[in-house]
Amino acid sequence: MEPLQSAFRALADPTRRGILTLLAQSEMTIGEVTEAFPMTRAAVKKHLTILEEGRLIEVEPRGRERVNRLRPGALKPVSDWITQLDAAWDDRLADLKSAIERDLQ
Amino acid sequence: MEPLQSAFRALADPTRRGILTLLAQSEMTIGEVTEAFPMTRAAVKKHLTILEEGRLIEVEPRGRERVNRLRPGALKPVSDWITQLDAAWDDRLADLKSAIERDLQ
DNA sequence: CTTTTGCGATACCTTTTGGTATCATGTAAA
DNA sequence: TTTACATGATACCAAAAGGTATCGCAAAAG
Repeated sequence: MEPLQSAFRALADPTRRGILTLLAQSEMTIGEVTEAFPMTRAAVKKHLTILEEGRLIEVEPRGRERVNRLRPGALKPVSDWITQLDAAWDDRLADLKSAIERDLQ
Repeated sequence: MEPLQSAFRALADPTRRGILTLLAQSEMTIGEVTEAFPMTRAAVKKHLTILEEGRLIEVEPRGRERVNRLRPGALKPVSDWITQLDAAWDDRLADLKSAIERDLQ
């Protein structure tokens, strides 16, 4: 999937945002993440897969465990998109403003 | 729905992000928005409703038309959430760094 | 070696999502 | 007033999402 889309998709679910908040405190195994949510390990695993597809986290196999970790700079594309939209919006407001000033003369 | 959730949900669909990009250029009626996408007016209207629920746009009835417009500051809660996550992540990295430096002594 | 434990994968179910088609309604225009 | 037209609303459909239960496997512990 398109990178930006998979990132936005990953962020759309409250459980997944909760997982990201958790992982911001400390890297964790799937089992540890599961303890923080009222659902089965299989469900949490699915969320982690979607977060991985969105390149928001990375997973490091460690023996029979798998450690999940926030990816540095993972949210950059998302915040860039937002910034760009804001900028376009501001530009338009500025255009409106100058057009009005021109009309007033 | 929770405001942050409805905003993230609204952003999760590529068509809706496309609509936001469109509206950043100019406010538009539903019919005008529809011309830009390969789907029916009813489908576009649903997307606009979800964008409105996410408080990302506002709608002003004008005669028999309805003008859709980007809401100023609409994306603030979203970018704030991202900023906060980034900050928590940076803090943790800083903690790790100082812990390592302490261990080396 | 045997047992436990942490995980992956799959089948299955229900709800939500994204779309269409269709009809009703209010406003503008002739 | 009659006719057009932009929109609202609803019923309906297929696919995706979010969840459970269950099986199998490999690594760690005994």
